[in-house]
Amino acid sequence: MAETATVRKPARERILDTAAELFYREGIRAVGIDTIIAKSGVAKMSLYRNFASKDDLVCAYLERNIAQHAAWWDRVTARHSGDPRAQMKALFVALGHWIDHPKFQGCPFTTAAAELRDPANPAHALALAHKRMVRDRLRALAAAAGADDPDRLTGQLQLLMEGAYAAGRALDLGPGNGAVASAAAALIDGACGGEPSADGCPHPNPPPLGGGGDERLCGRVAAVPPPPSGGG
Amino acid sequence: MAETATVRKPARERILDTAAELFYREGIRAVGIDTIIAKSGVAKMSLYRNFASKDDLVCAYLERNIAQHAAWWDRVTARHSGDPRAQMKALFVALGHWIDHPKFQGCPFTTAAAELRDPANPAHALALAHKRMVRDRLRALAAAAGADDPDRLTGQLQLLMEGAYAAGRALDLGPGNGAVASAAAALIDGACGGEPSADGCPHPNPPPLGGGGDERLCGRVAAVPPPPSGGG
DNA sequence: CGGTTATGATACAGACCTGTCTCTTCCGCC
DNA sequence: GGCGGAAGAGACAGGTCTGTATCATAACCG
Repeated sequence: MAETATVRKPARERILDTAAELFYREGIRAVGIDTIIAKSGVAKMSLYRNFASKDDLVCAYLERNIAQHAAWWDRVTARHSGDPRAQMKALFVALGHWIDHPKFQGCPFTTAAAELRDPANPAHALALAHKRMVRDRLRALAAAAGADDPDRLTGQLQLLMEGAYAAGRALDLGPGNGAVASAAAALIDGACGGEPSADGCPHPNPPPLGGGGDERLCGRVAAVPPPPSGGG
Repeated sequence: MAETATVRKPARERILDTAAELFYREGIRAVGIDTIIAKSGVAKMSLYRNFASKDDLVCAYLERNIAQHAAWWDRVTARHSGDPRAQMKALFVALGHWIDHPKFQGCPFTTAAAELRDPANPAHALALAHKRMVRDRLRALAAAAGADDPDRLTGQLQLLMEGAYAAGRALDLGPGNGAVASAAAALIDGACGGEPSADGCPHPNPPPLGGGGDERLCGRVAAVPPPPSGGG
């Protein structure tokens, strides 16, 4: 009755795919184990044989998203290597596109930390660690771009980034992406002095994306940063 | 056996005070009815005689916060009446102070919308309506300040505002408030042209604040925007 | 073909949470 | 002093959730 058309993925992968999509779309606390096993067509014991607990599954979900986010970051910055200022701008242009994506539901890490509020929760710790990593990478770019006060620019940009995540989900700021990219550009150019550099969206050769996502955006790369649903 | 020292507040108030503090500090879904009645020293039936359901209590909590937020906004802008540019800046200076407050736990509305994700939930609708109201008030200021593109500045500033809420809780951006106020000032001055106006923290006469909060900040007003815990 | 391993199906225990019911107690007020 | 309404205390029902146990079944491999 199921779809065993091609090759059936191992249970662990199916579980993680389903959990990722549901956790992201509907929230971690709102999605129960029973829903995950029903949607992934897996027995409950298969889940508990692969993951020690729901917390463990949540951590696996976040860890996979961390890897995907890092890959996205590298992909976006790779096309401006040697130009940290353009790299920063490109990140925010891509971020602006991502928050306009119909499936966008906020930052999975921010959401996870908000839902699993206990600081002792390993998922909470994971989310915070990821935010710190992003911050460090941003600061490295800010310093390399010659900002007057790299720490301040870093703080401002991360504020903007978190705001984009939060606002993109809850609010409906009309020209959303415009606001993100333009605000970032203004702050970056203001802090780095000199005339504005490239705007970060110069449409170079479009690298292909693994899974099948709707690729609109700049026409180049699927700007889905940490594609939090299993899709791809 | 309890503390009937002065005058015992009516049950409804005690419930709402306790619920507000717990909901804000620990999260709405994480705090059960039993915890609220235990901490407020109230019988369960007293709660359900005053509030139809937990959802109803959550709505009351949010509605009270909306009123407190509006009062805070008026208080901050009142001291720069006639100067919308300074009013905007003052709001972000105060916001920067608020997110540095030790009890700060993020925006109660953003948190509520994230925890109660069902769009049909009345609390979710309340939170979104509040965000729209804030946006309208911001846009009015942006237009009055003569911004090139008021809509764009509004979007940028609300992004920054949401970012401050999100980042202030999850991240620990070192000079947090500095980042908020300085980013806002940069965007506002950039959009409104001309030389920067007052920086929004000119220490006029400090209006008294109702409840007893720790008043540090600029030395003037308790910048606690929507004091979400019952305290204020 | 036989056996090992991974997986499916399902029932169940224990915890927690919301909301209701009943009974008692206390306080104000006439 | 007595009465009535509001509030405290606690049991209880019904639901949901996580995690465990049991048994049947399908794939895989020598």
